[in-house]
Amino acid sequence: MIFDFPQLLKSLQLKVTPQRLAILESMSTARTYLSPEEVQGQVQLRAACKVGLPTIYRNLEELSSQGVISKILHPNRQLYYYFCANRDHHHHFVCLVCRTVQDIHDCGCAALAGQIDGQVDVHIMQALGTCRRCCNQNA
Amino acid sequence: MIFDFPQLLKSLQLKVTPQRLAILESMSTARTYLSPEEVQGQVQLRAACKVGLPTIYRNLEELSSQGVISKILHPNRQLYYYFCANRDHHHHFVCLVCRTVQDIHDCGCAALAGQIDGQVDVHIMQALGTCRRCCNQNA
DNA sequence: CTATTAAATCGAAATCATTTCTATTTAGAA
DNA sequence: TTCTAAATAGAAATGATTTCGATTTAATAG
Repeated sequence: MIFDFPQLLKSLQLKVTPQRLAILESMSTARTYLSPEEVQGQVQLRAACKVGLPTIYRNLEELSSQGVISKILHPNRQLYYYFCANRDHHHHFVCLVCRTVQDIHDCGCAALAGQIDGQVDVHIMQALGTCRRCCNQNA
Repeated sequence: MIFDFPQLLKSLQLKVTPQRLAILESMSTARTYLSPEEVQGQVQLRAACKVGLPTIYRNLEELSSQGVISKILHPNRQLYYYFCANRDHHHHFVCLVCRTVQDIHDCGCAALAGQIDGQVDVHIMQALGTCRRCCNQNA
């Protein structure tokens, strides 16, 4: 899949800067979720320009709040980010060994509304564990 | 409901200290989720002894990992804790306005296993929003 | 193509929740 | 009562994340 990142940024009313493009490209080719520092590392590799950590943080947060990338809540409390081409509502299963991500399509959230006396604005749902490949390698 | 906290602590192989009892009592009477600092505040009120923040953190984490209290992942990234008498597997809806908590009994996690190519060790699920009372007050 | 300006970036410094460290105290077993 | 491992206190450190002010730059208009 090819993404037109300049176009994407414009549609989000964000300026098309080399830093942003490098971040998006790094995210979109990563096969695992990445910490902001790791994103910086990837960006350095592919961009001539240097990108400071605050810029990385700012953009990851911006892109995440716009729904372009997703946040992973790791048990170690650090934030990780993952670029997911799937634009529908869904959640993730993350392998804590190899960091790969699988989509969860049916999160059962439809059942939520009926159980709650109030209005649900967000729901966080995430499964953590070990993917089959990593399970087998340990055995 | 009355809890025998000394007994509970013994069953967890933890020493029965005044600090722990004060933390458990504060948590069990709170009607909302509390930050560690707030727990400290509550504890000061009811305990003669002073309790340092590191002690609060250590015990909240210990009790949480033993399943006695639950952790709330707030969007502001701070950790909050909540004492929940319900010992069964369940999740929480938290009102971001008044901080009250409602149990979610059916999280739909049964559907998870089938969708994932691997082994799910933990699943985090949490609904955030506004409870009915707070919805009405805004209107 | 140049001028303009709001947005974005940089690097250094600050923030602040959380954790670590060390000395001291204490609960609970012998 | 004595002993010992566990727990606590308080101070200090940690480290991910944010803020700040100065500088640069993308994008628009002339």
